[in-house]
Amino acid sequence: MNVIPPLSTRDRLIDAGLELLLEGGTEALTWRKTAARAGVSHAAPAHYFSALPDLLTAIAARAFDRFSAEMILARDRAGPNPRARLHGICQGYLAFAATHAGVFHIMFTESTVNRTDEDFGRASTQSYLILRDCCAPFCTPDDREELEFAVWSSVHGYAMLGLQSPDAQKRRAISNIPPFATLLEKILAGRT
Amino acid sequence: MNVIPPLSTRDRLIDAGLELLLEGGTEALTWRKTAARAGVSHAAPAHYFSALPDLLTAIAARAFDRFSAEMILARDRAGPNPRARLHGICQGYLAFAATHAGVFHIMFTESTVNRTDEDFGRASTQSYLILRDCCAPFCTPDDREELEFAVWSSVHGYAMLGLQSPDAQKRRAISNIPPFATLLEKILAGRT
DNA sequence: TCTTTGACTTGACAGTGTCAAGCTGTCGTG
DNA sequence: CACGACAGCTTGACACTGTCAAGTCAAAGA
Repeated sequence: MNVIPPLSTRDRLIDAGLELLLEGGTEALTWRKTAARAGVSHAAPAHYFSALPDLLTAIAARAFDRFSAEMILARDRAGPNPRARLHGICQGYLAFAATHAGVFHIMFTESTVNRTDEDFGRASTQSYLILRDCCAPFCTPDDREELEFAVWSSVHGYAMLGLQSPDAQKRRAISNIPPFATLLEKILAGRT
Repeated sequence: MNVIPPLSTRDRLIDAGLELLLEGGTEALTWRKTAARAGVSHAAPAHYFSALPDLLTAIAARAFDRFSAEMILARDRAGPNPRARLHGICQGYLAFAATHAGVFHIMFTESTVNRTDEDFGRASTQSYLILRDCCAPFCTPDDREELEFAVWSSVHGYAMLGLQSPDAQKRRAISNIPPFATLLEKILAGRT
């Protein structure tokens, strides 16, 4: 019989933090609330994380795992055509940014997150590799990095500008994708 | 004889906040420290700003003014050639992001900033117009928005990825610009 | 002269991250 | 079995944060 091992306190803390972030955005995520949600005292997290940046880093790493999963889902839904798959990845990227703004913020722009952390690096690299795989059909070894970075910069900038846009209309529009799709086609121009 | 009018307390508060941001990044900027730096009591700012987001918004607006000034400087240094001027603008953009990460963060990604504020809108639109002017020589009325958004997204995404990059090497590299320049040329491909 | 008003201070409050000390059950060793 | 070590967690305190209520005080208006 398969028994689900009970989650460690550390895991529960990370999950609790991610939940708070999903529910109430950046402001809802605090050291003490995370502890309370995980059912431990306000100082318990200190046993697993040296300080707040450490906790944030672990949460961001777990968020990248979910991010990867959502991009893969969007890619696979797009079918077998390489162009459609790349568009799908980007759509997944933009949809995630639009839906989970607080999480996206922690992942990419929160300055206290330690981006040299091993787990964080593994998780974020994993996300990058998903993008890379979808760019591969359009690259030669020579211009691989260039295309990857062009796509990555564009979709990321697009998501950011969408998030900071004052009118919600525009914000919703970024997950409708048509305008970004034309930008992507520009980058892919001349490639098969 | 020209007398410089004494700065109002409100102006001193905004300047103080911007200074704190420039010196110590996002974490150094607090309501109370801003008040102290401006030489008033910790509750004085409440007379001019309803709450912290209000103050942050005003600081972000002033930051956009400086941002515009730096882009104009970079543009004018680039000489009269339209292509060189667009490259110059982008270089100014990336240099500002790399040098003043904390300020850049408040301007673009701090979620509590009120982006519907009138002053903020005026200041950020002004920055956008500088970019637009430099894109104009490469546009027809039909594809104006498309090119502007392509350039804007790319340079912004590029700056963001540079800021979040783990190794400082790469971070410095974003103001050296060669790799972004090739991306820009990709976007401009076929335009004169 | 009295009142009002704007600019600011003082003092308090709950909530924050962090640190120090103490408690408790488990485990390895004598 | 007894004892010490120790991980895991709690309690309590600290300085600091943003915010609010009340008070001070000088200038302006009636």
